[in-house]
Amino acid sequence: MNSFTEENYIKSIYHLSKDGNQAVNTNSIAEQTSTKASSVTDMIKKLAEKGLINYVKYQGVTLTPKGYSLAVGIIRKHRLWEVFLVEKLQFKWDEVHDIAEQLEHIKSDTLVDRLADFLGNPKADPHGDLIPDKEGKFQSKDLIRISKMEAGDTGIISGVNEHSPKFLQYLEKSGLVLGKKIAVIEVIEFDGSVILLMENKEITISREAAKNILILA
Amino acid sequence: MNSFTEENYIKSIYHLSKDGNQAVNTNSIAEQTSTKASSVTDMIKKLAEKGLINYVKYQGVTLTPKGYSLAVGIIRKHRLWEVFLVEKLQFKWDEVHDIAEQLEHIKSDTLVDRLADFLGNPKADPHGDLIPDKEGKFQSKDLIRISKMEAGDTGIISGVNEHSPKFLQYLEKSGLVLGKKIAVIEVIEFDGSVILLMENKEITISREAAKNILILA
DNA sequence: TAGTATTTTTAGATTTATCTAAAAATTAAA
DNA sequence: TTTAATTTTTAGATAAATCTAAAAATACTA
Ligand SMILES: [Mn+2]
Ligand SMILES: [Mn+2]
Ligand SMILES: [Mn+2]
Ligand SMILES: [Mn+2]
Repeated sequence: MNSFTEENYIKSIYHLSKDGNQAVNTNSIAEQTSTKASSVTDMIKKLAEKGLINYVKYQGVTLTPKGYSLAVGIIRKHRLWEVFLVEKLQFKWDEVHDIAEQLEHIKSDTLVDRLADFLGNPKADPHGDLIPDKEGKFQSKDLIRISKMEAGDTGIISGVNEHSPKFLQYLEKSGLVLGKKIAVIEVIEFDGSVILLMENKEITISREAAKNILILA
Repeated sequence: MNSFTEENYIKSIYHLSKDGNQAVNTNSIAEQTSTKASSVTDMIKKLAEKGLINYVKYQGVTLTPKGYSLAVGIIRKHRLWEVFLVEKLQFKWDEVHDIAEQLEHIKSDTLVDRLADFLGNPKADPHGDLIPDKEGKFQSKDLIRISKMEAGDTGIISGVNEHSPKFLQYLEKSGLVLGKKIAVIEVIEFDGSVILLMENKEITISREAAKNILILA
């Protein structure tokens, strides 16, 4: 049985390794988990001992298959609970993350399966993040940032790259929510801000915002 | 912020004190929490420090108003989650307790309120145990054990006093589930077993079982 | 009421997850 | 290719929750 702490480290390592690919260094784990590098060294020794990560001193860590499937399982639970909170309990998309951080550690395989069924086996959470299936497979989508689009390009808002309540509330207020169709009218050369057309209205967003909104072409 | 451990001690004290009335002694807390008396002494000092219990050395403990409302809040969550699991996720009544033991520690007042609304503000959980409202008030019912009934008495099965999966599965198999109307035909003097009439069928249960089934007259 | 049994508390250790400060290894720069 | 900067690991401490063994207090009994 893994502690919440261990699970949070594994999840951090997963996210930092860009979904399980590259090696992750000690300092970045420390930052992600709000701990110190020395604490991380202690913990990664323990996780390596448990067979969840590959660890060579000074070389950073990678997830083993066992660690990877643990991470994906936690992420599945996190995202399913977020769907539950939004779809069934009327939470807003900017309110669900902290509660899901708690719920993701509830242990019961049956519960996860039943919850997924209850929700209609959703493929994405309220932020457009993909929900892996029971076997840990993601049904990958090809999303691009608005900041990579050019005048004339069109698409549908399908995800975000930044999950802070502040940003999500801003999008909500501006009507830039998942499912909306947008077209890029112009990219301002000076500062990279982008003028969009959405529902026959022009909306200007900063380059920073444009980098964090994901579009399905 | 209270740890899961602290919450479990408070809940144990609540249950052992018969819903918050009498004083609870160290050994019984140790038994309930599967720890040793010495561990309990340490923990109750801490809980007293936090203002959750009244503690005088060698005199046992009682809940303060603050401790009482913490306990009731946890019990509310536990029972609401049990309703959720049975009503929405098709769990059986003998399968939900352990999962609810985890879910009862999730911290979010909004979540509890929304969950209660979502479930239609149920007054009782799948075992007939009362669910306190937001203010911690129980809508008390007057239930009696079948073992206290006499030949000729009738009523509706409305709760259980024993929550082990074994017992719940036995009731399920025998059809002795919540809402069923029963009549006592005879109480066997020899061993206290009880012959019931339910849906025109006779069912004999042991005195032990009769003590653990609760009836609304 | 004195003596015994039971319950509770204290004393001292252990495990987990964390920290600070210092040492060691790696990486970058001169 | 030395030297300096950065990163990582080790050493030693601390706080939380637990334990065993022993001491102290309370309760029971003859
Ligand atoms: Mn989230
Ligand atoms: Mn999300
Ligand atoms: Mn229960
Ligand atoms: Mn119950």
